Amino acid sequence: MSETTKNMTANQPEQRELRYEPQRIEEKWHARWEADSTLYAAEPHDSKRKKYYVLEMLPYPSGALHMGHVRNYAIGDALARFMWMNGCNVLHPMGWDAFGLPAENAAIKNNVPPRQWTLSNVAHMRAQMKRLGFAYDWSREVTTCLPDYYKWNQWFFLKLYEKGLAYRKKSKVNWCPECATVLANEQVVDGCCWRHEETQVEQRELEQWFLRTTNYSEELLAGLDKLEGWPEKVRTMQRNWIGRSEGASVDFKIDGPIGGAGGKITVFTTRIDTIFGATSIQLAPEHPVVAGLIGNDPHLHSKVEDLVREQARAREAGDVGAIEKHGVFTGRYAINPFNQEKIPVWVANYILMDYGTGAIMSVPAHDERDYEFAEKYGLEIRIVILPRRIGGPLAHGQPESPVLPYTEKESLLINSGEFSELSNQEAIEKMTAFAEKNGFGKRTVTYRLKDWGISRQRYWGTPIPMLYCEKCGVVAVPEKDLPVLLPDNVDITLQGGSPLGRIPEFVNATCPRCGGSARRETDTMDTFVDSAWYFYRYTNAQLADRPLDTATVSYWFPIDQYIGGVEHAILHLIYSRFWTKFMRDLGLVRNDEPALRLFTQGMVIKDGAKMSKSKGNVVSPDDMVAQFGADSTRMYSLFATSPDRELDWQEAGVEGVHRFLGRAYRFVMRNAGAVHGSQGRDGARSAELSPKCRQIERKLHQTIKRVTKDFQGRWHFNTSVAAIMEFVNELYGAEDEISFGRFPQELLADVQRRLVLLLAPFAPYLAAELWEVLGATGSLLRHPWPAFDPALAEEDQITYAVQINGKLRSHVVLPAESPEDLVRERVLADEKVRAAIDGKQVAKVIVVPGKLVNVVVR
RNA sequence: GCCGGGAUGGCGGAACUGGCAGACGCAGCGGACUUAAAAUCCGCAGGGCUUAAAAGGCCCGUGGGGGUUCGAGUCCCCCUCUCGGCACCA
Repeated sequence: MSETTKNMTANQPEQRELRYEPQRIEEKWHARWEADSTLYAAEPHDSKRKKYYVLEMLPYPSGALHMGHVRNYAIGDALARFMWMNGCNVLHPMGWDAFGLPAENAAIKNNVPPRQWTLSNVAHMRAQMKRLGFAYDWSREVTTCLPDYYKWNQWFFLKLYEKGLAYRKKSKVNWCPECATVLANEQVVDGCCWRHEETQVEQRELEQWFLRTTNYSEELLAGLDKLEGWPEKVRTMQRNWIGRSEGASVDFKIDGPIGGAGGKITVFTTRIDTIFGATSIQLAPEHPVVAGLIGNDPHLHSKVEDLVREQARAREAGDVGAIEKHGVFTGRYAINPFNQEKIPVWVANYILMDYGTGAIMSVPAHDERDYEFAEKYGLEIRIVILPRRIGGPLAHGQPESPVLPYTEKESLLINSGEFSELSNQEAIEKMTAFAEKNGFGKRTVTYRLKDWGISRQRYWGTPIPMLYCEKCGVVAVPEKDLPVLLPDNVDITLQGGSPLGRIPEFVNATCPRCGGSARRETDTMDTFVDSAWYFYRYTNAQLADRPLDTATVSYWFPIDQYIGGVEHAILHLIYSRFWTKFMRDLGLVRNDEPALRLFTQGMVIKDGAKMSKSKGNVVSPDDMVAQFGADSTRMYSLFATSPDRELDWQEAGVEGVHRFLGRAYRFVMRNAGAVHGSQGRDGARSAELSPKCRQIERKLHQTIKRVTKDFQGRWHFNTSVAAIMEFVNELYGAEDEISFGRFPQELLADVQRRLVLLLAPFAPYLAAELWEVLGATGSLLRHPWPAFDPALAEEDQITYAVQINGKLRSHVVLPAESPEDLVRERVLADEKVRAAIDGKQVAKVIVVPGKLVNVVVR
């Protein structure tokens, strides 16, 4: 037992002093930071510091923070603090995604106005964040439900409208009965609402406002290749969502007259090389040409209607792929322009109106779906493609048939007129050119991405700034009349369409063009509009006459590091990329992409399941802070696993981190005196140190090296924290050395200062407290990150692991600089090694410098 | 069906370009301190066999099976389970 321990336990008051009490420390600093407005402020144009913009996705103010938030912000805050300490001018803001349906639900349930409910949640959650000690620049706070923010949503909408990028159309839309509103395609998950996972989405026909995201399809796709700092997973998800498909559209003339216009059916195909194998045309049930084709036949009419209904039902069930394929023959024929062949025209339930042209050429031999359909109805299956290995030159008579359907592209054409014997690639080229030259087809690129429907039949959102005048039609609200204020005192129910429509003072307006009476648009915008550009507003949150200042934005953008959940991979992260491109085209910003690097942290789970109220496994951050303190709560969320992985919350683990912080605290409290006696000289001369002290010094430099590398590279903060723990353990091992005065004061002072600096990004409260204990002044955020000396981090002795035939048999300790020959000699001289190779022949000795020796014997 | 993660002690997880598997933490066990407890401090600890016991020694061990290599948790091939995402996209 050490002297210090003896003294400590004998002396009661001192013991109390050495107790780590996070509540006392954290409340003290919490109060100081609240008053210290300069502490976190980022100066916009500090030429001496390099800018760094670190951003966490802004939360919805649902009422209280959950552990997922804490984890997300703990990662961002550690990085922000690290970047400050590395000399950067850091922008680290926070805000509130404050519009949305839960506020309306709360209004109905508790009879509280949405504004009040939302703003009180904001106040509570802001207080929680401050208590957790996140270093946000609160002077830039953005709350999207306030007019000084949503005014600019309306302003952007007018710009989009001006440029033809916002338009109104009647269309089939996804309707969530629970939300009583329309949802965008991105917000439908497995046929259900993204908010109500149990509620099936219905299809309704409504007049809606759309934004032309598809104008940027190609750029949104191409840009992904350059986003190397984004997770491959997210890039893949976006690529699939955009769904670019290269092919050709080909016109098939309809044989004989049809009712109305047309006379042809245009199909889209990616496999024009198989067109000689087309044995029917398949139309989507809602294809406009169908009505003309089937004429007045009541039987066919009802059949087609059945197909329409079936598709709608399947879409609502979210299981479009699972329904059994079937269809109906229209009795009509179309002509294949390549061989003038007459083929039957069918209507089928597996053809979607909203993809491609809503019509396909059916090639049963070379498409799985067409094959299934043709088998069922006995349609002709004609092979026009052979695998290359079977194919070859066709000189040796008829080759064997491939297994059908044969869909591979490594192939060769047969039975295709002048195109026979071409490779699949050549055929696609030549046949497309042939179609273009003869005017019945062209190269076509199709995307799965649709325009973004933003109308919502809800109250708590940004009013769409449009008017409907009896004389002038659709009229935009003039810019000078913005914002169109969202009225208070609205009776909210989930029935009867937009709540705003029931407020005459809101609805009735004057047409700005003719002065006559007009009706206001009563739908509000999708809340994803709010989050599509909020991070630009942070750069100048109070700007009154413009949404943003281009010069300021150009300084800060693109965001250096964006951090959030992967669940936004295709919603928010596509919308905000679209918005950035639109803003760039307006000349407002100069960057093409909002964020250079994206990090998606893993979920927080407990007992193997996602934390949720229904499962009763929710852990409240407030409880954790009350029990163990903010530092322990935050640090545990970084220590439990690496940030990209799922985190299994274990309360005992938080306690463990709390114990560790207590150890660090007590060490500094006991030894801070050394700092005051050392005259502030950093470091001691290594050569004069005792082995134990040299070991501490070495460990110090190794620890700084490891933590620094983790920040710069993989972000495995769990190993950073483990390294700091190891270091503190090492310090405890030297307590006798210290208490007997064998530990140089300079080194002891240096060790403590650097330990506190290492803790600063992870446990900011404790770091601030100990920094003060050590007699230092000024914010840790402005203090340089500790450097390490690679030479001092080097080991001077190395324990070589010795293997015989790959099995560990011994250890040999040698000086670090030992040449290979010496290592070999000493290893072979080792007693255990000699015993193990006794009587056998040494075939080979492999020396891995600094690590291991493997002796191969026979 | 397609794409992408993951599987390591009782638990969370380490092991960076192939080189001592299990760092660090939790739970556990033992000890010190205490009238006692808490707190704290120190130590032990993958499984098995050998041994009176300990030291020591040996064998097995990173989801399963094969392979490459002096050497594989790590690389290659096949398979199982699991978690995400997409899915009649022509």
